[in-house]
Amino acid sequence: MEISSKYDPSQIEGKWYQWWLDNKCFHSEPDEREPYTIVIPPPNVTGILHMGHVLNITLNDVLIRRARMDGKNACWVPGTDHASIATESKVVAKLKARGISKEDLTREEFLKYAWEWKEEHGGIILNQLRKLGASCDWDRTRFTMDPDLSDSVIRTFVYFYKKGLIYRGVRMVNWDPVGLTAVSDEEVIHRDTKSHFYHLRYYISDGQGHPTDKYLVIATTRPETIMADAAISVNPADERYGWLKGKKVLIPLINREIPVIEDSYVEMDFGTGCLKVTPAHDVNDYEIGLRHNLPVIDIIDDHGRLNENAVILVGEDRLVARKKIVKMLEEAGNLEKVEEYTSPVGYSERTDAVIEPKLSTQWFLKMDQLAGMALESVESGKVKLIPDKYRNTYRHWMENVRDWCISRQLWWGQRIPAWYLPDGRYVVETDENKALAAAQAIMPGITAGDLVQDEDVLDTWFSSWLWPISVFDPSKPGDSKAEGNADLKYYYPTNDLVTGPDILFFWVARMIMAGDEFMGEEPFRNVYLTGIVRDKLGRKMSKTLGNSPDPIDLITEYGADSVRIGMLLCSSAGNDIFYDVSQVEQGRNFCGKIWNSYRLVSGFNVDEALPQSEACAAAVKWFSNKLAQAIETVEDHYSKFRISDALMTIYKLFWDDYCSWYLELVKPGFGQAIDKATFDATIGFFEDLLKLIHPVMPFITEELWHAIRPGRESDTIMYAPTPKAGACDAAFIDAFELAKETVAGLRAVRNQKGISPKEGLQVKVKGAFPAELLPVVAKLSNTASLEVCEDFGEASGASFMVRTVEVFVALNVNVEEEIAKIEAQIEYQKSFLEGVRKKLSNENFTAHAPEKVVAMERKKEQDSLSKIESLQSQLSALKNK
RNA sequence: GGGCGCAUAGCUCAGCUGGUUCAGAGCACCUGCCUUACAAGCAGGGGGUCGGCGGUUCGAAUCCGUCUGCGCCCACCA
Repeated sequence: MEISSKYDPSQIEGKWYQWWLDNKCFHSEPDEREPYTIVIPPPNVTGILHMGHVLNITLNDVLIRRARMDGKNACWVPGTDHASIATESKVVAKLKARGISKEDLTREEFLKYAWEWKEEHGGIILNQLRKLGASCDWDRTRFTMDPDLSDSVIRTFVYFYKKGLIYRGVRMVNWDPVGLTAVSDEEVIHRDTKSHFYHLRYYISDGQGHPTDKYLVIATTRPETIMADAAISVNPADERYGWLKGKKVLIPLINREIPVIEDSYVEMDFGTGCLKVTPAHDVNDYEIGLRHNLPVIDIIDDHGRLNENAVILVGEDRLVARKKIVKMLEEAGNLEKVEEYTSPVGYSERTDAVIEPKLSTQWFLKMDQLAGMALESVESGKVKLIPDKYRNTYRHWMENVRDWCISRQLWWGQRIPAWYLPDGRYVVETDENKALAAAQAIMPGITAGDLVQDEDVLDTWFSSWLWPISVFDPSKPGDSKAEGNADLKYYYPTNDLVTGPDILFFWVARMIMAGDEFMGEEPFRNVYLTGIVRDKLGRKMSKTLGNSPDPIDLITEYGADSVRIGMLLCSSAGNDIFYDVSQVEQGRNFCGKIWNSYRLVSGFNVDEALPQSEACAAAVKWFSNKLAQAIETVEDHYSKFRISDALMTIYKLFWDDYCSWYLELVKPGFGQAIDKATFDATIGFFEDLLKLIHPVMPFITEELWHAIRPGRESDTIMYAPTPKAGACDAAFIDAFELAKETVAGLRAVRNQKGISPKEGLQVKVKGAFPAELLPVVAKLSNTASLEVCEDFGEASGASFMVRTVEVFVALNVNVEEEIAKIEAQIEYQKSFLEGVRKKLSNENFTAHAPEKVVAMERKKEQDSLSKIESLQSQLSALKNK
């Protein structure tokens, strides 16, 4: 049957994925084998595949497939994350498009829509992972809001509450006035934003609430918050403002009297040295307010509009109010001047709204104790970060961690299990019945109807930090008495985690905390941190820029194998990946190369009676050594998570060594047959190569593994044992390099002298050339006669030097030309020798350099001397003619 | 502003404890080939004072200092 020279993945990839599914190839159950476990970094349930996933998932898949072929019980648990903010905002947007506002819905109605959306879109990304070839154990697919996983989250909350680590506190949070939720510091993006620096006059009060003619000037970027001012602060060391001590000033426009206080926080040389203190709307001001017992006047509502406390401009959006108040201040004569000013402003990562610092009551989890444990886990090396440059960053974060604000003003997520009594006290229990019982204990006679559950839900990470535990046994987290089921005991801790450095703290560190707390053991041994996928210009892939290709389109065009190896060949750990289509093209080319080498091998005619030629025997010997050597290198790279290096080693082994050298050597001439021994070896090598390639290119390798040897219908390369490195004869490999160089030299002679490749050469070799490899050189260079001799004799021809070997090609050559060439070579050798001798005559060198290095120099000297000698005798032979 | 890291070929990166695996790989580029597996290919080839400047050393891409440029994290001077 004719096999097309073009490889067509569309005929192959889907077929094999289905076959693997049908034959339960991905499924794992505890048994006596050693487990190798990975939990997927759960993608957002409503997300769609992007290039970052491709990188991450492929790396995960390479690791799990390798482990599986190594005979481990490999288990890769897939799943999705409910991603409270991201999903909720998508649902809100979708409802809005249908003319429905979230505010018009009850919590239950909204959640019904949200679940519908989840059911509709939740499977998309998982299906996309299958197209990529992800060998997840789909029977174990989990979702962070599965009922039992949600239970474990609630139980965990109660656990930490009862342990005294969860508390309710008033805190300045980052308020997203569009998303109507508090967002964590990490979800705020600071961008330099052009604004203005308004210099405002605050008149000194006469004590009766009337302005005097004296005033001070403050500089602010937020004039709309003056109505919330609680004081003016100056630095106590600032001599300019000594006279202000004990004075009161009047807030412009509303004439409210506020004190002048002194606080060293104020920088004397910034602005005017006077700071308006607005505790309700600025984090630092809040801290100052605490120190000086200042009132907190909150003038901005949840939507970012001024409220009644503002007295003026009530109901205006804060940004609109800013413009209006500037005009009012100007008219009132309080605006001294306006400067252009660029300052960092916080924006919501999710909604891009300007973040409003806002005081609110939130739930917090104390971090110091947990962070201490998690720091120790990494410092001690129990968890290894790859690359380990992230250890510094990790330490810095853990040592400066702040308490974790775990409440979110959303509906999509696990609702906080706190119930309020009518008097404001509250109880924290896992369910309403227990809450009622607890409430009755402190307020007898209370009924279920009197209790009101907290409206907020928990931060998404508060569920995903349990992931490596809860996917196996959701009953474990938060229950110190729970034994843990068989799965948990077998699979926990997992082995490796592959994820992006951007969630090192959000997720990785917190998983370590949860693991330490609930299991007494870290959830994984190695954390491989990938880079961020960027475009060719170094920009982050983003929807708005439109610079992110759809991975599914790429897979359709090039095939998953090409996309996988294309991404991985150039991705070293921790380095960002600059994605370009050419990488995937390289992957496609590699597929083509593999495919065509199969076409060649499958077309061999075997002649059982044919004896193995010397050249073939040498080729087989060489490649088996080369293979052993490469396998060892590959294992070393993998063990250090140098995935791209491992793949490049395999790539070159296949392309350069197997195809360009080995197959060229053993392939029979047109119409001729191959001997049995060489053929068997060739197929065997091919299989080993397929197995090495399989973890990164699962589809084409599965196809060819079946094609190359019939009778494997019920089997899969997925479980074929990884080839192990055998003994490797490095000296032979080195000798073969000599043969390669000789072949290259002979080709060069042909080019130079214009000799057709079909015309046989007469070649003599002088020096330590292994006789075993003469047939190799002869075959590859079409040499009619090749012998090792002591002396080149009288014949004229071209010669060249290959390391320790001199090669002489019998030709009719221009003697003059040849003489000139040899003389030039002698000149070069002489100057080289001079350099070496200069080095050797340096006593400092011979005294300080290691013996090995000195010996090397001496050898250079000797080699050079003998080369010169040989060249000179050649020269005189030529001259005698 | 504080901390961490990076700078090697046009691009992406290797280069471990200073010295023969030290100037490398892949891609891109140039030249010649539609040679019987493969033009998505084959055979050749060019290309880097290892960011600048100092220092240590017999010897520095490698160690130290410094400058310049870049990246990330933390904090956000109103």
